[in-house]
Parts: sequence; C-alpha cells; structure tokens
Amino acid sequence: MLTPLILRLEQRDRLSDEEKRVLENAVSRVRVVAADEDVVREGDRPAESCLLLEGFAARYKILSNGRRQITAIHVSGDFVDLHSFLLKTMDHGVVALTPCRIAVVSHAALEKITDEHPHLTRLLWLMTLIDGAIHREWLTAMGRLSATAHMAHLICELFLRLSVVGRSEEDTIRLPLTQAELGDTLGLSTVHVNRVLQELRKDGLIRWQGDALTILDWERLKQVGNFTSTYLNFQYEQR
Amino acid sequence: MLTPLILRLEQRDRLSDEEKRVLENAVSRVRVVAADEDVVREGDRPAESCLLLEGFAARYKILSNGRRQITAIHVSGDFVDLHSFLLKTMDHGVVALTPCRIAVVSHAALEKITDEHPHLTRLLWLMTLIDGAIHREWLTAMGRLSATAHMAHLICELFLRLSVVGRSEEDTIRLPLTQAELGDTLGLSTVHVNRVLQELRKDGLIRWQGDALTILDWERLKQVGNFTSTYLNFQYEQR
DNA sequence: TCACCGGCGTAACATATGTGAGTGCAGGAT
DNA sequence: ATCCTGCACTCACATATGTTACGCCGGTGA
Repeated sequence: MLTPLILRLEQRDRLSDEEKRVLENAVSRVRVVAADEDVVREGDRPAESCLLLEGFAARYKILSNGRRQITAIHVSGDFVDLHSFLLKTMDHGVVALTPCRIAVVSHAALEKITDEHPHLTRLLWLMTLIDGAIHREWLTAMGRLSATAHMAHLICELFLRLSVVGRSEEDTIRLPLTQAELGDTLGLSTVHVNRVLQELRKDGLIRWQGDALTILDWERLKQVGNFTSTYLNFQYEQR
Repeated sequence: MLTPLILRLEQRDRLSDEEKRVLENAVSRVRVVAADEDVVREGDRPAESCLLLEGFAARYKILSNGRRQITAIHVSGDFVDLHSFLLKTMDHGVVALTPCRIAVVSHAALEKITDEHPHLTRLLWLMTLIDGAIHREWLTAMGRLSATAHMAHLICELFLRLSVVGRSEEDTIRLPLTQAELGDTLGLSTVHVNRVLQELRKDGLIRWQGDALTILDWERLKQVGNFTSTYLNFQYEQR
C-alpha cells in the first residue's frame, strides 16, 4: 500500500524488509478526503499524521486580511503533516486540492519507531528535512525571481517530483491546480498568473490544457526558472 | 558551554542530566569565524554540523544573476546546519554576519545519538522542524504581506527569538544587520528597505540607532506585521 | 592628517505586479 | 432545456517596489 512512500525512500537509501514491514504496520487506517476539504486545520493537535497516497494537497496559512498563502504542494508519497508528531499543534492547515486517499499513522506508532528503529527514524527525519529544503528554495524564488521565472521554477519542480513517483508520461503531467491556487502558491494575483502563463505558452515553453501540462522545452524552461534539482535531494546515500 | 542550546531545548521539553552530558560530549571543538566569512559553502559535504554559540549567521542562496536571498537568520543556540547530517550535500551557504563562536559536532557523534538516545533525537529533529516552521512563516510573509508589514514581522520574530536566549534588555536588542542584508532577507531592494524603516520610525513603532533596535510600541508593531508567535513553538510539551 | 570605503539616506524616474470590472465558456444542478 | 457557477481570460488603470544616481557621515588604514 505504501508504494509511493517506499519508492521515495528507496531512492535515497536502502530500506530493509523489516523496515518496510514496520512502516506498513504503522498505518492504522485509510482516510478519503474530498476536494477542497481540510485534511488538518490550523490549531489542531492531531494524534496522528497523514501520508498522502493519492491526490494533491496543499499546506496553507490564512492571514487576518483573508489572504491565503500556500507554503507547500504535496503529491503521492508525501507525509503532509509528519511534523505534527513533534510540533504538536498545527500552525497551518492542509487542504485537499483534489480527492485524496490518505494513510493515517498514529503518533504513538511514530514514537515506537523512533524508539526502536534509528535508521528508519533518520529516513523519516530526512523527509521533513527535504520539505525544509523545498521551503528554502521557494523562499529564494519568491524573493529574487520575477513572476515568470518563479512560475517556470514551480513547474520544473512539480514535474520532477511527480516523475519520481511515476506520475508523468513522456513530457506531460496531470496538474489539477486552478490559477487562483497557483497565485496563492506564488504570492501573485490571479490576473498576473494568467499573464505569466500566456507568456510561457507564447514562448513555446509549455502547453497547459485542462489539467494536462506538457513541457515543450525542458532546457529553456529550466533556464528561465533558474532551476537545478539538487535541493530535491534525489541522491542515494547512506544515512 | 552549550547553555544557549540547552536553554532552547529545556523551554520545549525536559532534558535529563545524561542527555545534557551526551550533548556536551558531542562537541568536538570550538571554531571562530570572522564576520563575512562562510561557515559552510554551498556544495560542501560537511562531516560535522555547526552550533552557533555566539554571534549572528545567515543561510543564503546565490542565483545565477548574482542576487542573494537569505533564507534564515541564526542566533545563539541555533544549529545552523544540523540538516547536513542527513541531507549530506549543502544546497546553500551559511555566512557569519558578525564574528561567530561555533561548537562543532561531528556527524558520527550525531549518528551515535540517534542510535542510542531516541528522546534526544526527537528534540534535535524538533529543532529542524522549527526551522521549517519559520520558513513557512517567512514564505507567507513574503507572498502576502506588504514590504512594511514584512519588515515589522521580521523584527517581532527576531526580538522574541533573541529574548528567549537572554539577548534582550528591556525593549531593545542588538541587531547588527545592514540594510542590504535586510533586503536580501526580505527580498527587497536596499532603497526600499530604507523607505520602510523610515516609515516604521515615523509611526513611532521602533527606534534603530547603530545596532540597537528598540521596540517602542509592541502591540502596534505586532499588528502591522500580522505577527503571532505560535509558529516559533515556544510551548513546553512531552515529545 | 588625509583619503577611502561602507553604510545610511534621498530624489526622480521606470516598471512589475495588483485591482476592479467584465466577457465567455463548459459542466453540473434543477 | 435552462440556469448557475466556477474558471480562464482580458482590459484599463493604480500603485508598490526597483533602479540609478548622488550626497553625507564616521571609521579605518596609510
């Protein structure tokens, strides 16, 4: 059941059969969440963490003026709120962008893993560190890239992240995000998101019809978006 | 020697005497780094992690166009590159903003801790999770706050973070950051940083002379900056 | 003592992005 | 069939922030 997570872990380090079994056994149940519903809410103190098996989800914060900022987009295999195991109270919400299937892992099970399986613990820790690396990359993209470059960067990242869990065919991925959601992710208005997409299309970098996004010129898209994939930590290492 | 780190940990959970001893013993040496020198460079594969004892440091990324984005500002007690223990290769640099004293902890020692001290491991993990929480907060500030609000937010955060390690007196802190460095942090030009500071001064929210920053109206500053401290996770909990 | 340099402050002007309003289309509900 | 509603798309205009250029000051090194 946990194939997307196992895929992602095995790409980074060796997983023993026992470790795989321990992970599978940690799942207490599977939850289905409808599109636009919250998986966890800000202020919650969850007793379990959610591992996304299928679908798209986003972490977000709402400001007092009603504006929303999406701080992470999650795909199959992402442990969307693993950090609540130690942070305890959620300082942001997680919303399902599409219908989602979620494996639920209790914090008690996680505590047991950290007590008994140091290597597996390091790998779970690693997953949250990669989240952090992505946050840093997003910060620099927001702070120092133009809107167009930022959008190109995001597209490159999502393409690669979906690829490694087997969610791309050729040069296209299914990316069911509205332009408003993209705006909340990039810190832009919807109008400007549209402008920027028109520009990328006109320049022959992408095609985006419905939720089918295809990359027409990977090299130039990477260049426009200042993209290099090191921060995604796809390297296999002993950890 | 590790008092600032111990302070920060004990504020979040109980530390046994043995755990404190294990931490102290993990330090292999102390390093001194001059202002404007790199503590670690992008691309490095360090065999040890750096714990800031004294001074200010910043994580940063440089883009191909030469622009710099600071993704974190670190103060006494921060483990500036604990994540290199598992991420292995640095995807960003760390620079000393002032002269810094640094306790060096080898990755071998960290591995031993994770093998033998699950509770302490969770606390170290927690430290990196708090870094992540700060990143998310910065993302939403960059994406959805005006320059002025963003600056106010940063000031609130740094004031609190310095306070909890005993680096504030009354309403003032020593904050030796140039306006250019602030710009690289907030994603603004130096000129605009200056404008924004003038505004905060004019409105009677802060005074900033040399490196002495004093907060004149905490309530209004928090309000302008949309600041709430929950994301800093100052809560004491069993972890 | 002097020259230099880094950091702060300011002005005039340029531009990227936001705002508010509106169109048209496709799909779902009735 | 018909009406909604959400979403993509566009336009005209407003504004926050960037850029370039410069002056001033205080410290530091020759």
